[in-house]
Amino acid sequence: MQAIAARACSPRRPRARRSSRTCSRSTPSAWPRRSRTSTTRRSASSRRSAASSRRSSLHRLVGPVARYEPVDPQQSFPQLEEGILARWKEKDVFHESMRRREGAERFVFYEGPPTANGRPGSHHVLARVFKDVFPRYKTMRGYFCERKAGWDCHGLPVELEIERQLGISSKDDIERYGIAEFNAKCRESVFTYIDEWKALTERIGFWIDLDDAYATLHNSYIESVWWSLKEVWKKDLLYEGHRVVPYCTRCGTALSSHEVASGYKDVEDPSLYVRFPVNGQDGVSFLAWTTMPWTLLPHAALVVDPAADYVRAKRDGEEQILAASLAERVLGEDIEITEKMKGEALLGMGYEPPFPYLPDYGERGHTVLAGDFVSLEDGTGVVHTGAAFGEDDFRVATENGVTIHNPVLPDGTFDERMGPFAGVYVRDADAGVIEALNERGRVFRSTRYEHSYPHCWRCDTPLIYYAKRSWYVKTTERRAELLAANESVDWHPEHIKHGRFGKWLENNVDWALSRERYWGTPLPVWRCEDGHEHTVGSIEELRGLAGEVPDDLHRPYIDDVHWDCSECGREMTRVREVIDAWWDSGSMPFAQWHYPFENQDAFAENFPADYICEGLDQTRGWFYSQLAISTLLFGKSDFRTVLCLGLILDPEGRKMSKSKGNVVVPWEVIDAHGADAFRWYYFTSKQPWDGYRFSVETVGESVRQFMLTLWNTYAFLVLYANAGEPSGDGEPTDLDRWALSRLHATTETVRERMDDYDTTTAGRAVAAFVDDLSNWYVRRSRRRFWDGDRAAVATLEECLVTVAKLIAPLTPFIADAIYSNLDGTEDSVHLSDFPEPGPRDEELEWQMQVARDAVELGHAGRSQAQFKVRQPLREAVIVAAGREREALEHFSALVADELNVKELRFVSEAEELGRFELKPNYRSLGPRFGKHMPQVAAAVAALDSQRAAETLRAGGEVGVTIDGGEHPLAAEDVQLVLQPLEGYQVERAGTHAVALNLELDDELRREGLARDVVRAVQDARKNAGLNVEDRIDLSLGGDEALLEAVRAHEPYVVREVLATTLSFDCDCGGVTSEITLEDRKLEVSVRRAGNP
RNA sequence: GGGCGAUUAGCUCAGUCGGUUAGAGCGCGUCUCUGAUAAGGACGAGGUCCCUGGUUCGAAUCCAGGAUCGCCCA
Repeated sequence: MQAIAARACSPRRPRARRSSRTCSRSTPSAWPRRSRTSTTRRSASSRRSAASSRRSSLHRLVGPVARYEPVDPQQSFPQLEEGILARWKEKDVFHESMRRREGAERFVFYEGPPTANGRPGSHHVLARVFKDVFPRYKTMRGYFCERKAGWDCHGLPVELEIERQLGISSKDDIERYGIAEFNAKCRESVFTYIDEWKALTERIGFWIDLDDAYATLHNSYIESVWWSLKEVWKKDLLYEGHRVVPYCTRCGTALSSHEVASGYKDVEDPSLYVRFPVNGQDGVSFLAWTTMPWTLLPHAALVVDPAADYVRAKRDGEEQILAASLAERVLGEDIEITEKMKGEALLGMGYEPPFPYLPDYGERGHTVLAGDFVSLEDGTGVVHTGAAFGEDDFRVATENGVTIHNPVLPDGTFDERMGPFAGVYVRDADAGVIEALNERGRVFRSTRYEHSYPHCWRCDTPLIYYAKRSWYVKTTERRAELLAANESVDWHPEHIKHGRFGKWLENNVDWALSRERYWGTPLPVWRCEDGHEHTVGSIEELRGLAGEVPDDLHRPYIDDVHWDCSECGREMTRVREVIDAWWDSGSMPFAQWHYPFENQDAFAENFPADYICEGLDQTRGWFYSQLAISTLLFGKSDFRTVLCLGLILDPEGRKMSKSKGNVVVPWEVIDAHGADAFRWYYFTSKQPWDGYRFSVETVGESVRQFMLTLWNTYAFLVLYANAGEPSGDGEPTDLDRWALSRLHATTETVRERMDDYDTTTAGRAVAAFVDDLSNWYVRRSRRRFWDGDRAAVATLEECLVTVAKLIAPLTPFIADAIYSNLDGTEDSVHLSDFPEPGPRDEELEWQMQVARDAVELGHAGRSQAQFKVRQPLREAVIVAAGREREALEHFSALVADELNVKELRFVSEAEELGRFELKPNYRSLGPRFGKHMPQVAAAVAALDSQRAAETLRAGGEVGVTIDGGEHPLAAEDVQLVLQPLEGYQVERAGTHAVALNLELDDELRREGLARDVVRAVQDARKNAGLNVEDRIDLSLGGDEALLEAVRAHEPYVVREVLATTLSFDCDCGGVTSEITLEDRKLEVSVRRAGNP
C-alpha cells in the first residue's frame, strides 16, 4: 500500500453540504443575524446568536471563521419569506424606508380602493404587487412616497349580498325590514374579509399603510364628497333630468353606463313583424319590427328615415309599406312594387294603433314621425316606438310634441291603464301581446331572434330602458376639458389613451349620479314642496340650517333632517337618492384627507398622483370617475401615469370564475412557491396588460428559472467565502471585469425600464444577467473559489449585492435575504439606494461573446463527433480573423479549458477548413440599389470570393458592374460566409469556425480514462454516503488499461478524490462496487480514511 | 352593429428602423457535464409567423379586406 500525503487535498474544500442543510433547515435563518452596528463584515465577537453557536462545531472542522450566515441550497422560499416578514415588522422597515426620505421630492401614489366584502383573489394580487413595485423603486431612487390604503364601502353589490343573506329580494322587503337595520348589516358586511385582505396584503409584501386607511363610509369621507357635489352644483353642473335610463326592475334603480357595460349577454327574444293599417286605405299597412312586443301596449308612434327609399309592396292581395332595401328580405321575392317614395312622403300619415288602452298621445301621436336613428340593416325601416322606452324614441317623441306616457311601474309591471295587462311584468306580457295581435290579424310574422342584450350586472335581470327622473352631472359640458386632461396622462399601454379611454370620453354622456337605493353616500340635496332646492356642502352648513345633524350621515337618519325653506317657509326634505359609488371612489384624492375641511397641506402635496394602477376594466370605472371629478373640480387630471392590468385567465384562456371552479386562490400559490415567485411571475412573464394564463404550476416555472439560479449562485458564494482564508492579490481578471461590465449594463437597463414602468423588460434583463453569472462566470471560476481567490469572491459578492438591490422592488424577500447576509450596511435592502450604473467595457463584453460562441461551436463539434468532453483532445483549429481572432486569443485559455483541448490553433484563412462565400449585405446595399438588388446579389455571387475577401480585409474595395455602371463595394457591403469542405468536423457560424482534431494518442486516451476513473470514484464516494470533505482510502482493481491510466495520472486522481491512500489490490475493506467504463471493468473500493 | 387589442413551435412568450437562415424558456427524444445547483451544455424533432390581397428589390414587421378570440360600447 502506498501512502500519499494528505496535504495534496485542497485545504479549502467547502464544508459538508449536508451539515449546512441540517442546521438551516430545521430553523430557517431567513434573516441573517448580524451586528446592527457593524458596517462591513461581521466580526466573530459580534455574533451572538443560536446560529453562531450551532456553527461552532463546523468551524472547528473547517478552521477559519465564517464571514456569512450559512445558506441552505434547498431553502424553502415560503419559509424564508415568513422570517423576512417578521424581521420587517420587528424593525418597522416599511416606515423606516419612508422616514429616510422625509423632505425629499414626493412620488405620489393613489390606492384605488378595493371592497373587502369578498375574498381577495389572484387578480387582486396582480393589482397589489404592481401597486407596490413602483413606490418601492421610487423610494430607493430617493423619493418620498406615502402609501395610504383605502376601502370602497358603498354600493349595490354590498346591498345585494345582504339581501341574499336575509333571503329578501326587493326594495319593499328592505323597507319592511327597516333601512336602519339593513344599512347596519351593510356596514358590518363591508369588512367581512378585512382580516384576510390585510393578511394577504402583508404576505405578498405590499407595503401600504393599512392602519391609516380611508374608508368611503366614514362621515369625514362623506362630508368631502358632499363638498365636491356642492362645488359641482355651484357650477350649475348638477341637475335632475327626465331621461331614458337603463333600469333594473328587480333592484329598482337605474344603472350607470359603466354598470350596463358589464352585463351584456346573448339571449333569444321574440322577433315580431306587426301590421299598422293605414287610415282610410283598406288592405294597406305599415310593417314594423320589434324584439320587445310588450312595448306595443304603450305604442306611441312610427318612425321612418325621411331620406331613405320606401315602397308599397303587394303580395297575396295586401300591401305593405316598408324600406325598399328590406322589402325582399322581409316579404320574399314574390312581390309587386306598386309605388316608390321617400320616407319624407310618409310623414304625418295616420294609422290604427295596435292596442286601445292609451289612446291619447297628443296631436302627433299614432302618426309617422321622422327619426335619424332608423336602421336599414335589419327590421323593416319602419320603427315602432313606445316613446318612453328608448333614448332615441324619447328624443324624437319629445321633439315632435308627442305626449310621453309611462305605464310601467318601478317594479316592472304595467299599471292599471293597461287593461288586462295591468299588474303583469313587462317581459311576461310578450306572449299575451302576440296572441292578442294575432287574434286581430295584426301579426305578419312571429319568430325568435338572438342578440346581445344588457342585463343587470349583479342580479342578472334583463334591463329595460325606461324614462324616469334621475340626477345627473353635466359632464358633457366639460368634454373638451376632459379630453385635454386625458392628453396629460401617460398611459400604459399607450393605446388606451386615444383608443378605449379617449373614445369613451369623446362619446361622453352626462353622468347618471343617483341611485334609488339605501347603502350609499346620501345625495345632499334638500327640496321643499314648492320645488326650491338646496345642496348641502358640509356638516357645518347642515347644522346651521337644520340645527341637528345625526351621528351617522347615512340613511335613514339623514332623511329625518328638515328645515324651513328660506324662500317659501315650507319644509325642506332630502331627496331620497344615494349616489353612484363610483363618485365615492373617484373622490379619493381629496376625500381621503377630508379635504377641504382639514389637511389642506397633505392634499396639496399629494395632488396629482404620479402613479396609479388598476385593472383594465377600470377604464370606465375608477379611471374615468377620478379624471371626471378632478377635471370638474380642479381643471386637470389627478394622475400622471396609469398602468392598466389585464385579466387573469385559467390555462385554457377562460376567465376565472367561481361557477367554473377554475379560480386559483392566492394562498395556494404562496404556500407552494412563495410571494416572490408570485410577484416575479406577474412582473416578468409578459406585458401585464395582455392578461395572464395562470396556474400554480406556471408560477413554479418562474421560481425554477430565476430564483433557484440566483439562490444557488448565492449559496455557492457563501459556501466558499466561508470556507477558508482569502488568497490572491485581489486583482480582477478579465472574467471578473466582464461580469462587472455585464452588471453595469444590466443596471442601466433596469433603471431605464423601471423609469418607464416596465417591469417585464427590467426583470428579464436581471434574469439574463443572473444566468450569465451562474452558468458562465461561476462555472468558469470554480477553481478560483475553491482557492479562496479574493478577486473572484469580491466580484461575485458585488454582483449579487447589486442584483439584490436591483430586484428589491420586484422580489423584496429574496433580495433582502441576500443583501442582508452579503452586505448588511443597512438593516434592509429596502433602506438602501438603487444602484448607479458603473463603467462598461463593451469591447470586453463583445470579446467574451465571441469566445462563448466559439465554445458553443466546439461543443457542437464534439457532440457531432460523439467525443465526450471528458476526453481531452490535442487541438482545436479556429478560423477567425481581425477583431474576432483578437477576442479569441484573448480568451484562448478559457476556450481551451472549456473545450478540454490541449491547445488552440488559429488560422486566418479558410483553405484548411473550407472556403469563403460572399453574400450581399442587404441592409446596407438595399437602400442604395433598390430594385437592382437581384442584379447586385448575382454580381456579388460571381466575384472570386477568396480574392475579394483578401482585398476587402485589407481595407480595399471591389467593384461590381450593374446596368453598365461600375459600383464599389466596401467590406461592410458584403458578408463572408464560411462554407465548410466535405469530410471535416467543422462547426461554423458566419465568419468563424471551430474544427476539432480528433486524433487520439495513448497519452490523451490515458488522460481521458483517468478522468473516467475519477468520475467513477466520485460516484462511489457519494454512494458510500461520504461527506465531501472526507478523506478516503481508495483501492482499485479490474481492467489493466484503466489501472495503467490511473498510475500515469496518480497525483491528479488522488487530489481529485481526496484519497489518503491508494492501492491496486482492491481490498481495503471498504464498500466495493463494480463499474463498467466503455466495456472495461473497474472495481472501486472506498473507505473513510482513519477508520480501519 | 361600432371601437380597442390579440393571433409567431405542443405550451408560455421574444422578435429593434422592413433586410433574405424567425428565436428563447418549458415540455419531448438522444447524448453529455457535474462534489454549488431542484441545475448546466450539445444535438434533434416541432413553424402556412391566422387567412387573402396589396405596397416594396425584399414583409412576421407597412397598408386594405376577412377569420377567430378577448375586452369595451350600442
